Amino acid sequence: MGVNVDSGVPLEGRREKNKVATRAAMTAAALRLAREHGPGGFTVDQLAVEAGVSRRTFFNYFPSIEAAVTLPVEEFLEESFARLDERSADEPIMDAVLATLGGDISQERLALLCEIYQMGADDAQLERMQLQIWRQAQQSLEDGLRHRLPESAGELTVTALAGSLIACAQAAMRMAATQTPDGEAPPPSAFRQQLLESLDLLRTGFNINSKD
Amino acid sequence: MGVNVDSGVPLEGRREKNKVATRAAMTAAALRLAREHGPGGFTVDQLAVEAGVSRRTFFNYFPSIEAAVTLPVEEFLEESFARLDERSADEPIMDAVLATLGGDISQERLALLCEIYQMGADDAQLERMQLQIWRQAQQSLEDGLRHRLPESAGELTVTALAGSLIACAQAAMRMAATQTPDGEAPPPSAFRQQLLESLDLLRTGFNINSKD
DNA sequence: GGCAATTTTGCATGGTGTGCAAGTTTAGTT
DNA sequence: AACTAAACTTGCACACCATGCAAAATTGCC
Repeated sequence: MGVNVDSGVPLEGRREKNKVATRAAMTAAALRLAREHGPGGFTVDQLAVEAGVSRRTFFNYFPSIEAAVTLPVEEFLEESFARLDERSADEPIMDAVLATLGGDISQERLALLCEIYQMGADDAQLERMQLQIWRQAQQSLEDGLRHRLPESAGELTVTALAGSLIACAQAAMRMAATQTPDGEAPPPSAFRQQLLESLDLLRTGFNINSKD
Repeated sequence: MGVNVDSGVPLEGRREKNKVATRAAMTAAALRLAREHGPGGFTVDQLAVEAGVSRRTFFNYFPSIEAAVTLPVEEFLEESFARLDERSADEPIMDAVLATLGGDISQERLALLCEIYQMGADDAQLERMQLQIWRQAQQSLEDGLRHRLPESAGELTVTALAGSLIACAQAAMRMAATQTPDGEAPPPSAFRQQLLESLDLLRTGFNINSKD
């Protein structure tokens, strides 16, 4: 009856695959149009034509153009933090974050994430969308942290730490993105390096004590 | 000819005051409706009627309902970080942030900020709007940090530190908000205390070394 | 091949956000 | 007080967004 777009459960094999493909096609079309006309420089009708579906079908999959454009970001963060749950709770948090967010990522994929990140500068809606996605990631991280921190850690600690970790990840992503004016792809190792650096800063309280 | 809504410069006295009052009336109306029908539970037309202006005039002041609702948040953060610029660059950053964000704030105003923060849970657009406002605050903080950090500090340090500081402030705000289920107003001293705590956590690298 | 569930699509509808031009108010001038 | 120029408000038009609904097309399965 309804369009079971977000079942989350990959139980069904055939139809599920089609939907994933359709969704990917829409995102691809959205990115193509965003590159050509700028984010916010095209309408849903154009996007629907480009993706080869009806306008109505697009809205069955996404509530807005921005949601289509940012799908890769959402997927990346969700995958990353899903991997974090699979890790030992004994492992230091920062190591775990470094391993999951900074883990295997193709140069192609990183370049895409940077490109989308950069587009946020040209379109407020797109920027807000991405902020919300990172916020969801923080939420997921907070849930994970509650199992990893000692009992003595209160809700404030969980929230502040999760927020700071996300801030470091965003900082690393931003660095990677700004080092990518256009076309040029930053090596994943560079992103990983920035992430490591920012986490080290966080670990040491940003060297507040060392007066230079 | 054009409607000079956001001149930023308070040079003019008479007209400027009227505009501020009009804007405040719209925000008040928006908050009233949000309280009664929930955020996202009313239209711009209703808001315009409630504020006693035409629909078109509303859009002269705000680009969306969410922007009207979140005006107090925007003002609070802008005021706070403006005060930060007036402080000595020698002062430790965290002290400065604590003094400006945690500085004089009436219980009434804090309660309002908490209320708006809470509304974000019921409305995605409103949540995104607030995230963007905090993002602007981070931007402003980054600009301030460049003058305060030693030369050796790179862009990554600036971004990661600013993001972490903002994350701590958000954590404190969230704690204050969740301790305010409804109606009950949290004392500003509690918010200040949470802010102090979270900044201490940040300063010490979240006690990563103490295994408890 | 046929059937049931799922998905796509068109249509209608109510809401958003902005350009434009005409009207109204306001501050300052004589 | 009357005048004027600038600033503000308003109505209207218009393109676009987002969703409910029901018919039509597709798909998976026996």
